[in-house]
Amino acid sequence: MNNRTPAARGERSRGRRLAGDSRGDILGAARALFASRGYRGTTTRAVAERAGVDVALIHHFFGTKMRLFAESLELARIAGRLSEQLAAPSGDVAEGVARLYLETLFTEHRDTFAGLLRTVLGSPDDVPELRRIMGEQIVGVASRSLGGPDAALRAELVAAQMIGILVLRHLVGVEPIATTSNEALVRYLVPALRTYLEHGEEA
Amino acid sequence: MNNRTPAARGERSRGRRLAGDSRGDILGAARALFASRGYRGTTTRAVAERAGVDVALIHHFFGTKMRLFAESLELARIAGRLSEQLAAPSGDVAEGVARLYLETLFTEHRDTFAGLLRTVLGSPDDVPELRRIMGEQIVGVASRSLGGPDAALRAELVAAQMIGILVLRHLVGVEPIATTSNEALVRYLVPALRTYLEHGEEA
DNA sequence: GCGGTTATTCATCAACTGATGAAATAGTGC
DNA sequence: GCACTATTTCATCAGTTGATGAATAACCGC
Repeated sequence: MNNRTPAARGERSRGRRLAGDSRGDILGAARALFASRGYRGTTTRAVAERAGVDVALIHHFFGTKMRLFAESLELARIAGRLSEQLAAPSGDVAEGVARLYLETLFTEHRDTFAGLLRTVLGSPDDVPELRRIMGEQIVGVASRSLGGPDAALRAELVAAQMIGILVLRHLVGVEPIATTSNEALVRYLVPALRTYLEHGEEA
Repeated sequence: MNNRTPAARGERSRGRRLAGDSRGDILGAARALFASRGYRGTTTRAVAERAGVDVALIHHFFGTKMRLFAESLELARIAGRLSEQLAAPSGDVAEGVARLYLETLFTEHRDTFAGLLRTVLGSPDDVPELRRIMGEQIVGVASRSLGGPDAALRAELVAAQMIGILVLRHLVGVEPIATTSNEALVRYLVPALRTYLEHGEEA
């Protein structure tokens, strides 16, 4: 009764398994956990368990926890999406920026941003270069579509407004902003963002 | 040559020391480390070393790391200061709120807020009640001085703007906002905050 | 159907972490 | 100057964490 292979007997055993995307499963589990617990709060064992895989497999594919984190961010994909959105000429700049953050960055790529923020804020010493990434990727988004005096500062005020919303709405979960629709938020945001974005055109 | 006391010989030894405020030193070290590394990123050993004290002394005074964290926040002192500031009738509400955050919360109590934010974002499971504290203390500050429709939401948009500034300016350290003066920030902030604060009085 | 490559698990390590109990020392009341 | 108490260090523990090396199993070219 022991002549069949371990896999055929349904046991959990060593060796190659059939047709599973373990590497992808690990990346997905890592993304979710880094997003909800940050870098330090996420253990490789938790990632492995969520992915239904042994811990050692993580190191087999990614080497270190840090490289797993870096790969789970997919910043390249995000950067591409952003420049794409910014290239298209929009009617109202303030509304365009607000929707860019709310409807793209904070939904489709929410895990990436949450993980990045939680990690940068939670363990600054481990990842010194993440500050630079954050400055360029997140803040740079608004900066590029802006002119006039103090352009960088005004862009950062816009980014600060949106990052604060990300924190309160998605990371901390404070009511009522956590359950307010994007439409309602845009309505309130546009006049405020406009004071930053149009400041340079007065004089 | 061994007849004097260990302390008299300048050695590091057990037993009570003269006239030092070890408890206060521990609290100060904890506040600084929690602010710069968050709850999880701060080890009791690091606190002890910074305070020039053995690890066991921390547990002698505070029991657990969590209670040390809670005590290091001094939220009571902050809450008192806030209601005090809010009670005084100010001319321009928007400017008053901006200055309240920039000149009081983000300077005098920066370590407390940084530690709170870093901890809430970095290790959400460890401190479930901190979300509530944050909602009440930080966001509530602006909320109380507000009326009209969507008062809570508008207050949170103000808080979001200021929290985003705290993150970019003090926690991540992005330029140029990190080295911009409070005066310059207030100049840009007032018109934007006004759109939130005065929204309720139109209709 | 054989040999090499890749995927997967198991067993284990060394470092670190929060925490505890006991011992030693100095100040305090009397 | 003696008992008492508060402060301080030392030695140590048990649990967790990231990481490694060897063993095993399935797939691929041929």
